[in-house]
Amino acid sequence: MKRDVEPKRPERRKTYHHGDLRKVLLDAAREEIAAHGAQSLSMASLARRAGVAQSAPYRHFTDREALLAAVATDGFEQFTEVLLEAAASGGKAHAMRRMAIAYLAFGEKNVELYRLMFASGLVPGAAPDSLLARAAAVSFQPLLERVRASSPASSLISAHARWGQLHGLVMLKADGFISDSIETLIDASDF
Amino acid sequence: MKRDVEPKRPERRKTYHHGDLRKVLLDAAREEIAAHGAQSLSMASLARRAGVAQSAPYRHFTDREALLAAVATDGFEQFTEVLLEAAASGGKAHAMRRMAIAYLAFGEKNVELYRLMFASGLVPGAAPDSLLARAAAVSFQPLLERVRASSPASSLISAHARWGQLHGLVMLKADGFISDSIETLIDASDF
DNA sequence: GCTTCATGTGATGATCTATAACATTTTAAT
DNA sequence: ATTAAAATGTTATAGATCATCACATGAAGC
Repeated sequence: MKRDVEPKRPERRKTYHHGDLRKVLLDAAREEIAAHGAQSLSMASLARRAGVAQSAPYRHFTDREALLAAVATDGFEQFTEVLLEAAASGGKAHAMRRMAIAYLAFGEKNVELYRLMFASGLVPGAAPDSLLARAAAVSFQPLLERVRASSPASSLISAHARWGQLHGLVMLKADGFISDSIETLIDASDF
Repeated sequence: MKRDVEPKRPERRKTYHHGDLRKVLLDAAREEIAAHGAQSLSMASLARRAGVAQSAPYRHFTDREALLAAVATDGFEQFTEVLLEAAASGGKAHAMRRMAIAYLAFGEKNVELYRLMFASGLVPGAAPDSLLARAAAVSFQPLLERVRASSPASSLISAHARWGQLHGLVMLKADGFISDSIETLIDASDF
């Protein structure tokens, strides 16, 4: 509800067509989300920020939700990479711990993006074969692999439990309920 | 964004004053939130539903946010009760497990309310001595007590870790990422 | 070149939040 | 009781938002 200063509309374009509006919109959206959360993102302000008419963004995203989905999808891809890299960056013995740390770190660095990805209802509402749904599903694989490696029995449910731990810690921190450091939390959570 | 059928405005009041608008609004809000989530709640529709002018609710809640805070506060109170009762309803040996089950069950039964309480940013944004902030803080006590009873050392951080586990599971279920039963999850999470 | 498709523009309608000025009760003080 | 003040509702209104239409312009392909 707080209306921050709106950056002056960039000087009038010379060309009628913008050139790369879609990308510009996505970038602006990512910034705005990181800064103030997805809730405060409006199509109108994005349009102003890009210096186009309010209706222009709808040429690239059918919906406000579609735009958010695009950002979230991208987020899941980044997230997957981070997890994979953490798992691969050392001996197998501590792979899980490294992944856990990477998970929490990602959450901490990208609070609002993470919230959009996991707590906005976007994924459950998306079509099962949408880019978003797939990217989200893929994100879960690294964790599942790790759990499988150490306890093949009931690995799925164990992975869910692990996931729950990490997710809960990220969200509690994100929402200001706890403020312990990542290391502390990981140690107390027995990873 | 889907506009459900709006219930016909109740027949015109005989009295100028409504009688108990505040309570009616809160009840309607609770219903609407349970059914469609806090995001879709509008002051305007609440007013229509209660058969009063759009501006009337603002006599009882300064803000949309204030109304949500009231609902959330109430939620925390219910939640505290549920946890306390679970802890007290049997031997100390399994108190934690019972509490964990009660926690997840509450989350499952009150998905949207829980989301409002914990993942709406309401609490971290609230004044530290507000009703909401206090109710939220109190909610955490039962869990902390239990953890203290079993491991006095670093009990706070352990409690946070426990809390994270439960919170994560509730949210992952709420957001459709996992669908395991409560019992299964509890077992896999070693409570 | 000319046609067609993609992408921007302006205008518009339906909602919402929130506030202001005014109306009607209720309450509390004398 | 009388009356002034406090509560609580109403109407009207100012901004904003989302989303859609019809129309304009530019780019790409034939």
